[in-house]
Amino acid sequence: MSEAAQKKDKTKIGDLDTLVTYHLRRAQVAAFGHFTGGMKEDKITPGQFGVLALIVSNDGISQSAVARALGVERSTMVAIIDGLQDRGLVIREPSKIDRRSNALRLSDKGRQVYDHSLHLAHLGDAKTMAALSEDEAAQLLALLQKVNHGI
Amino acid sequence: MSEAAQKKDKTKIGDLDTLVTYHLRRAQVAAFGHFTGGMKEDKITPGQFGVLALIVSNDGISQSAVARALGVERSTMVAIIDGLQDRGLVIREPSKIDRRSNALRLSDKGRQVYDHSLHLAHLGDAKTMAALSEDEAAQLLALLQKVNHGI
DNA sequence: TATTGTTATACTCTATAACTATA
DNA sequence: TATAGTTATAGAGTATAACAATA
Repeated sequence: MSEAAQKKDKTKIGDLDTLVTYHLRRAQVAAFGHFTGGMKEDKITPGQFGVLALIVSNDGISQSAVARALGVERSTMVAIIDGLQDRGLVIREPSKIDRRSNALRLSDKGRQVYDHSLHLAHLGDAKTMAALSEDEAAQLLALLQKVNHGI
Repeated sequence: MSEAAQKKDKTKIGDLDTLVTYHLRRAQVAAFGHFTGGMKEDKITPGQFGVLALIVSNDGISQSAVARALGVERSTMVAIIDGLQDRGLVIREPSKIDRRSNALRLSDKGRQVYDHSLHLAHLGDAKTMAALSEDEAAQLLALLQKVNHGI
């Protein structure tokens, strides 16, 4: 999608306006744009942020568990962790209880980057919901949580 | 993402639960899954459905206008329209007012497929919002419309 | 037998750049 | 000069299939 979005077109979106799926997609693309656009020196992608957040809340988590929680294949996780490790944000330690798996944790730098990114992420959320009042923003979050907690 | 989503993990999502961006992404992936999974013989993707919907509501629209409305590059539209044309759903006619552009319209079959797909899309929406009451579903749609109308 | 991490490979979606024919 | 459609090409992001090590 990117920046080339629509301008003051007289184009009618018609039935799309009645579909939650369409609006979810639109809003999600905008939200990722705000997230990415708000990143300063650290340049964390939404996908990388998800990984960092899971490690923060589940110290020593395995790559497979992160993959399951994010709904991606564990083979896909390898390159993502590689990138975060190469940047010195994530550390792969051999698990003490299962010699097949890596115990993931954040370096001090990784923790700093995460905390900063979380702040920027909330700023991005605010941009995404700029058209909403505070109450409406809280309602939207609550409704989406309800939608997702069943998944 | 696909089907490999999370199970009854004890993994905590932590800060992610406070981010609308995360929940939008999660819900959108689920919604696309419901859309795609609900497709029977016609096998329309969410992206193709968007194109069909725009042509329905803007007869004779150009490829570039569709691309702008969906926020993709016009080079990207070529293959999408090619696919729909090869399946006999969309017709490229030379525009009568601008010899550079194609006027797009749906064949009768394209219209049938669209109408059916719209029905299936609404069923997919219902699955996505299965955890919500009717009132809540209406609220969610209204809030997302408000978010997107500013974009 | 099942799972973890890994590699090799391929597929989908999308963008950029350049071209032509128009406007 | 700018725009519409097209092509060639490349880059993300992701999946599948197979393998060795371990459970």
